[in-house]
Amino acid sequence: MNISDVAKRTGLPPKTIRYYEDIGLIRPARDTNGYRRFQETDAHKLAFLGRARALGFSIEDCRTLLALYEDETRASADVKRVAQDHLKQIEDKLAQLESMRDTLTHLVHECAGDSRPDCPILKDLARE
Amino acid sequence: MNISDVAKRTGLPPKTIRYYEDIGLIRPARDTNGYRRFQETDAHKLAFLGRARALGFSIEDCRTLLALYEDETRASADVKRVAQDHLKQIEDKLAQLESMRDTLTHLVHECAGDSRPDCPILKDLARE
DNA sequence: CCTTGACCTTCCCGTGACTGGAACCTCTAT
DNA sequence: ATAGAGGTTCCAGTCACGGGAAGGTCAAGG
Repeated sequence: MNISDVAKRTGLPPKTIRYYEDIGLIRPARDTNGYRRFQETDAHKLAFLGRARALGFSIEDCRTLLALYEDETRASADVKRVAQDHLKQIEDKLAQLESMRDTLTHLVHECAGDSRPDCPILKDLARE
Repeated sequence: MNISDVAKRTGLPPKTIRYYEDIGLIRPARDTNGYRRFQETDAHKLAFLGRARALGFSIEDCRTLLALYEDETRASADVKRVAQDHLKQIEDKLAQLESMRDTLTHLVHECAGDSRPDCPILKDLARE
């Protein structure tokens, strides 16, 4: 498979796939013409990475998860810890965004949104 | 006021304040020795920026909001539009993070987290 | 007067995870 | 022979700063 084939199969852009090789997440073989030649295992790894990224794991987490995946002697506790730490980060981020959303929803609701200059949003930001 | 004074008052790091000058959000005066000399209006603008950033507005949004704040002839509708667009972005991001959280919560719950290699988290990522 | 230490300045590099674009090579079909 | 679709590498830019180097300035103490 060439890069565009595996890109279609995994949903990852070719640029991203090249980047993942650059940082050592995958090591596709090369044809004599220099083209990357992807095996099934490469496609599988890329799909794995795509799903891990879709769950918001960082590249470094992905590297760890991939290594654990390939390690038959792993402890599931190690996987769980990575996932739990990441979940914690997401929950923190959620709390922060919810707080922003609540404040903004309130402010937007207060603002007339007409042609007059008087605006509670700006008043709040300026703490007038 | 020197930069560290206004940093204390606004809660923004000196680095951030210099950066805001760099990109033209503020224009503090200079003393003969080259030090920035902050007026009340500068401190006020920086506090405004700090609060807008805390609500998650991008720097470009902050630039727009600051310009609207200083424009006595603004229409509150223009402010409201910026805030509503931003609110929409936050709500989209929240939905995305909530989806990640739900999936991760489920997976973490399924995983024994012991010394055995069997792991539903990896199974899910690999779509085995 | 000299030194010390805190403060200030500019400048450059690094962050995360790519994306866009340039310049160039290779394959396939006409 | 050529056109077009693919592939390659490399460089720069994104966003909003933060770290750190190299050097100038200021106030206090000896």
